[in-house]
Amino acid sequence: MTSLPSILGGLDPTSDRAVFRQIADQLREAIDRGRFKEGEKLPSEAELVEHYGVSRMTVRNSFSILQGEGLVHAEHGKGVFVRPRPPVRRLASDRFARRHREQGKSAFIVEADAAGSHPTVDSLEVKEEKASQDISTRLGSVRRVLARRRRYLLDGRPVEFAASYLPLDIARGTQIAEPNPGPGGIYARLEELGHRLDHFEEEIRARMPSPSEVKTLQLAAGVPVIHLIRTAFDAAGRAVEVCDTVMAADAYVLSYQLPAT
Amino acid sequence: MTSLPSILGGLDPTSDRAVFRQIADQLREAIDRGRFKEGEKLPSEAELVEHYGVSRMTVRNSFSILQGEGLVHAEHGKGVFVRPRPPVRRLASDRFARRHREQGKSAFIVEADAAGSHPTVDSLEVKEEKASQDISTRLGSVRRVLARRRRYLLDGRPVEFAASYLPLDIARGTQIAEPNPGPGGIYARLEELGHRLDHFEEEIRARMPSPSEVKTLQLAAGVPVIHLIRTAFDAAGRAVEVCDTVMAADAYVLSYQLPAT
DNA sequence: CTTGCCCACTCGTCTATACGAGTATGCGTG
DNA sequence: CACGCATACTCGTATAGACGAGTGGGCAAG
Repeated sequence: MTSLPSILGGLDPTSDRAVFRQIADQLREAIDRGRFKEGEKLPSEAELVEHYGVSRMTVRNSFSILQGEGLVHAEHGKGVFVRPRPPVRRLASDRFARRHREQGKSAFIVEADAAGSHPTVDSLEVKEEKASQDISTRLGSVRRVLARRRRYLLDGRPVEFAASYLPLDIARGTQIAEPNPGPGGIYARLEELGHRLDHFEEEIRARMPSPSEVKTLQLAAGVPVIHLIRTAFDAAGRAVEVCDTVMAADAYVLSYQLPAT
Repeated sequence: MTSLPSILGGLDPTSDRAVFRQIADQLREAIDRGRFKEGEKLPSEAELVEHYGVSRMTVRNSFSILQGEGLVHAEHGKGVFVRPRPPVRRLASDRFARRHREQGKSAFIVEADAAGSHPTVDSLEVKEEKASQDISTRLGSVRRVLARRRRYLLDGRPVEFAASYLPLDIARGTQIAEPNPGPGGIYARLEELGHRLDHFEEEIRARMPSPSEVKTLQLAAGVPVIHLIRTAFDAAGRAVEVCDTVMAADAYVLSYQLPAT
């Protein structure tokens, strides 16, 4: 094993940079340079206390900086580890193309199978409810909606939580109101019901998760979420669905193709 | 002034939730309910120490949670404040349409003026350099590129840092290599040079900022960045430009329109 | 050999204290 | 009245110590 001093250097007492920041800097640089690899354990708090000659709180302070940056994560009783970058899921802008609606399985399942990971969907909830102000506005002043909520997992890890909202006059009593909407998903059903889809609008934000999002997505410290709100419009120009999606940002890359008209 | 106990309640010693988390929860809830409004000062550390009967470090710990969530920010010598949500800039998917290239001013300037904010561009740098591995791949194995870097500010606040990379055989010696690329920007120049633009590809990620990004974008704690990589393709199918953009996530909403082909 | 316990090591939580540095306010001096 | 300084209040940094709780390995008993 390589000794600590050979990796981590010492402190600069003349610097006006706070000690805990200097320590965080050195650890960050060591990680960036690959001296500590993904999933590898960093020196324990006690070892760093020893190495730098500082108090334990100062070391913990350094770790908390790196946690906030999403670089490391602590495991109680085990140690602090370099956070591995999980495999990312790419969402292409043609993911709602009709040709992808042929198969019986949902886009999420098909795509994950192809990538060799094990996909799951849980927390299914389908019910009628009062529309929030925002959803109501997007759907054109509807009062109540059909809400479909579900959580997506890859290899057991939750990566996305999505809620779809549809006007009752469209969805009530149809297969869309069933837990399993059938092959091609609700978009296929909407088209069968005469709502030929014309285009989608997507709004994308990024922010830190709320405590409840941390819980349902089992997010590590320092992982933001991507908040995507998609509205589907039919050929008549009517908004027929709003899908509100919160994704673990470290699990996704969104990809769009834009014409240069 | 409303007294603290009427806003903040007490601790539950029987709960297994850590004290500093309970305090953070109460503060978060008070903020969510609007008991503390945007920009308003929270009770000082000393006041909370008094109110809860805990040590100062415990209170600071609570504040650090809320900071990580991007809910509050501390100002040395002043206090801890509810972080105001800055006005957001919406980026529509038609922002590169030819019709927007008519005017002399850049898209950023025009749009910000229209929104009533004061736009600035600084840190201009235009130079030839070695292409990074990633840029080289995206541009089709070029070794050296023309790099154009600039930082965008709204009302003095930095919101975006962008770097454009172009193959030398296209850009060298043209107005694209000048600090001011002229009306319509480099896309207008590219088309004049015979590279009629066909489409763009955009890749979007969200993550916590690196320390250098915190510096150049003057990011508050708990603010992620949106990392957007756009590649422009001409009618011949060649990648003629890659633009690497890092945006303060709290200042942007991206918006895309997708056909439902 | 297997089981179970103990112990060493890890991070988590919390207290108490000290000093430094930035900010604002009011008061006294000129 | 204007200026400057003292002062009180704010958060920032750091120390030293205590106890709790999760993990894993070694050792002893069965």
